[in-house]
Amino acid sequence: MVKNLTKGLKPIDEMSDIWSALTHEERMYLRENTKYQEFKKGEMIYCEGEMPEFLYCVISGKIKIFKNGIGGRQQILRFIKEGENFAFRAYFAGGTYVTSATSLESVKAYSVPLTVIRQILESNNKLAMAFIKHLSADLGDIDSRIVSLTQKHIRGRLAEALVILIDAYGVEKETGYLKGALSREDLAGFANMTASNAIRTLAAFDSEGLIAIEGKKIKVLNESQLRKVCLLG
Amino acid sequence: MVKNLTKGLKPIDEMSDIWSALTHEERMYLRENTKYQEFKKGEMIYCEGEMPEFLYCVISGKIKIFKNGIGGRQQILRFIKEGENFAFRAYFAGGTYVTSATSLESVKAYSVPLTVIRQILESNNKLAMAFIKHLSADLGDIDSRIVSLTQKHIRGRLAEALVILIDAYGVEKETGYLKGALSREDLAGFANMTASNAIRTLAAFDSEGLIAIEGKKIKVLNESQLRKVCLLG
DNA sequence: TGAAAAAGTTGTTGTACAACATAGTTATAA
DNA sequence: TTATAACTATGTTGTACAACAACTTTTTCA
Repeated sequence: MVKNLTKGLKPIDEMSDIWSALTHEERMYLRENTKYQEFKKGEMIYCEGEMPEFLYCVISGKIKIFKNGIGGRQQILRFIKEGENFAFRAYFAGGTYVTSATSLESVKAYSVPLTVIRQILESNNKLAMAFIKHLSADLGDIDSRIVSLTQKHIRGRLAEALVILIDAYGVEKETGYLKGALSREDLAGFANMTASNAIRTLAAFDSEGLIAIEGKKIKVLNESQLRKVCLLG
Repeated sequence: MVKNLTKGLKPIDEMSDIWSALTHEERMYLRENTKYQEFKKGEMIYCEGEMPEFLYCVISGKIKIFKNGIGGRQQILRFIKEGENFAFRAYFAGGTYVTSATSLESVKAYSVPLTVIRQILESNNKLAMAFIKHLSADLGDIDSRIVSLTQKHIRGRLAEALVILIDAYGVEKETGYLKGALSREDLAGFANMTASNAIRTLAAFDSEGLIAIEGKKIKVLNESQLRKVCLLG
């Protein structure tokens, strides 16, 4: 669904610090080429194997980046949240997408043709440096995650997943509820385990007083202990 | 060991296509700030937790980039070969190294202060675009590997490791020997398994006629079947 | 509002692989 | 040349986790 009614929304160049390097002309050029889009919950934004065409900037809502593995088992690689840009990596690598992206909830986003991004990037060195920084950070993150996903035991993996979600989305101040509420399936897909084991291990964390499970909502009770479990399993 | 005798060696800017974007002045500036270095087999080049200072360019020899995991188990993330640059990611991400690098054999390399690389990068947009491309490709590779390492069975993981080594280093034309000869330990560290299981599974591949084991050397007999095992396990 | 689908929960069973042990074999160096 | 260490090889045992099943609760939407 592509709309042009973007009244009341911040323009794309104010969504993220990464655009702060842009000149006035570049900002206008970026805005002119930006389209507003909405995605329903669970809608596919891009798909493994497709040619990349657009960079997306999330206005609201959460997105999962994942790969479909063996026997339909999904591995979630990272989450994208408000203000973040995504879907551009494959374009710069010169290939098709190796991952897919779907919305975890109703999403509002801007899309910009990657040819436009490339043009601006080629004329604005500071933006290029910012992209280098962003890609470098992502690469370091994923290098670290590989060891966790392959070597940590199930408790350590789930605790790490929860800690990452706490750091990324935070907890509601009053209630202590984790803001990024995922399905057990998605939590399992992120922590490399089956949904059954995610449920079982969450129940264990609950009985140990690390968290409190209230339906889909998770209340963080003992974050420091959770971080210990993350390290020690 | 830092030397200045670089006679008979290509200058750094001719080692890799990435520097083709450089002007004559930039090339000279790069060369002036480049030091020649040698590493013995098994020597540490950089270490997890250190502040990044230098970009390295490999003149000859192979290097492994790895993380020390649980119980001393190493996960090898990628290999660096002749002509490739490495050790710069952490600098651009603005943090310390999250990985370590050691030489797998005797290595000759150039080192350049990362401040110098940054200067050139900030003045040469084409180089910045080339770095973006390089980082984007690495990120795509590692995203794909995550699913293999977490979901494939042991045969599939080992076959994939061998296929990656074939693609990266090739096989000797005459003999069919795999050029990148790793220890069983390193092969296991790359394919996420114990050395015992790497040995066992190599022996199985041997008895199935996919490869021939001759001491440390591996002869590739049936590459297409090896690629099938890589997909199907 | 009520039926169907999706998500969550819990228990059981089977197996892939780590951990460990032991021994043979090949490099390294004194 | 021999001693010591590092690497390679193979068998045994234990266990962490996937796979599956059956059942309950919540959500969706007609």
